[in-house]
Amino acid sequence: MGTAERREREKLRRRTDIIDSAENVFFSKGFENSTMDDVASEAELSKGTLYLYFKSKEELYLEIVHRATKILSGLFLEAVENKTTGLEKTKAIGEGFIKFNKEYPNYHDAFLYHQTKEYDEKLSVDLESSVFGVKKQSMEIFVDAIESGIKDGSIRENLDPVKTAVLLWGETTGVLMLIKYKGKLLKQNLNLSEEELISYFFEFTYQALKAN
Amino acid sequence: MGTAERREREKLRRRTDIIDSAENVFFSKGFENSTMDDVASEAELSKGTLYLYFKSKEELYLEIVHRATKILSGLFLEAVENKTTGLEKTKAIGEGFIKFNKEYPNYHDAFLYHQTKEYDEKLSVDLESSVFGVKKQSMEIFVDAIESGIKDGSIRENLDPVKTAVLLWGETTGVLMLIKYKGKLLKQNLNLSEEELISYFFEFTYQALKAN
DNA sequence: TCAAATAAATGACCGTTAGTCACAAACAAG
DNA sequence: CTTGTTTGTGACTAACGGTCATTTATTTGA
Repeated sequence: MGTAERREREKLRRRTDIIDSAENVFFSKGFENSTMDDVASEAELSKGTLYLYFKSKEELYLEIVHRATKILSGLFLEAVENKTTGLEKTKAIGEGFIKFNKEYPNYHDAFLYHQTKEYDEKLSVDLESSVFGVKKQSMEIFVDAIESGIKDGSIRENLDPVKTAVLLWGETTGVLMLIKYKGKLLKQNLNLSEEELISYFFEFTYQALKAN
Repeated sequence: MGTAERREREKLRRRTDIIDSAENVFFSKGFENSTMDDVASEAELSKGTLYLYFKSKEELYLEIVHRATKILSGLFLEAVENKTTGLEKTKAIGEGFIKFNKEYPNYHDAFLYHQTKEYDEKLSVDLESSVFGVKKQSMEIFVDAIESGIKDGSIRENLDPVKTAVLLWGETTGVLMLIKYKGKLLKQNLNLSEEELISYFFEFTYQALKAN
């Protein structure tokens, strides 16, 4: 009798449906401007039901961050494929970041948002650590790329792979945040476009990484 | 008859008092966890009065961001004093950022918070542009330092002063945010301390800037 | 087939809080 | 002292995240 299994599947399906609905609502109105009633009506459920599946609005958002993080991790994996030198891999990871920004702007926003959140013990520990796990995976891809670059001589040998990966992670996030939140001001006041700044960032960092 | 002038002074004084009270409350409980009633009671005024002086809670916070930005700008000015080469000036500005973080952590938090906010047309245009003006000043100090470094030969000549300043601004903010929000995780999982990452950042950037 | 048991869903309700507004107090001017 | 103006008040409103007693749907087993 597969009743229990079917119910389990349906429960999971409903969970996914709710996350999908939340995504639609949050992405179109923004997290702060969205209400749980909005999400409920999008999901064609009552508000109370949402709380049967998720602890809070924050946690629902964290599910979206989870998806975002998985996408980014996938882009990293894809990026390092078929690259020969470690330096090229590292650069490709940076480009993966940019691709994430361009092709999944909403997920990227969610990702940036989460980047500016302290660990919240009120949220599901499972979910938080799952998100963290995916991030760690991405970081490992990054570290491996740098490590291989040092070994194959394409990256300066006096760099520390872990520190460098963390540093580039922080720098990249910072630059993308600057563009997201202050991009208009940069354009208006300094006549500096997103693309210019990004390519300048790449060039600058490339020079700092490469051997010789 | 100096009545009008006196009233003007008193009004300004009250404004300042309210910002001071808001600062105390926000810094001790955090912006999100503070209520306007908290601020009112700290200022020994009714809530309604707060709204005579400020449009919203956000705007009150922006006043604190304004203070923060002025402090940072002052630190930048102080930093470049008595430095000979442009490269040294640039490094000193970076150290000014760190000093800001260490000696004015609350203001630094306010500053970072504002960094992740889009321009909000609901807030006072005057205040927003005033904050922006101070930021622009800081940026100019930064640009000047790099420019002078290129001229005196301490910084690579093929760098663009404006782009470099913007880039370093974004990178530094990103790294400091990473430390603020994910510092514990870095320590726990990678055994990487704040200080290590910061000094690594400095070294990495120094190498990327310096001539030769 | 049906009644009891269990699970899922509901929406009225609660507490909190940013922001408002009709009224009151304080003060200045004539 | 009266009138007009500025400043201050706090009860009130609207909005929203979250809860819970109750209802509805589904499963079970006799």
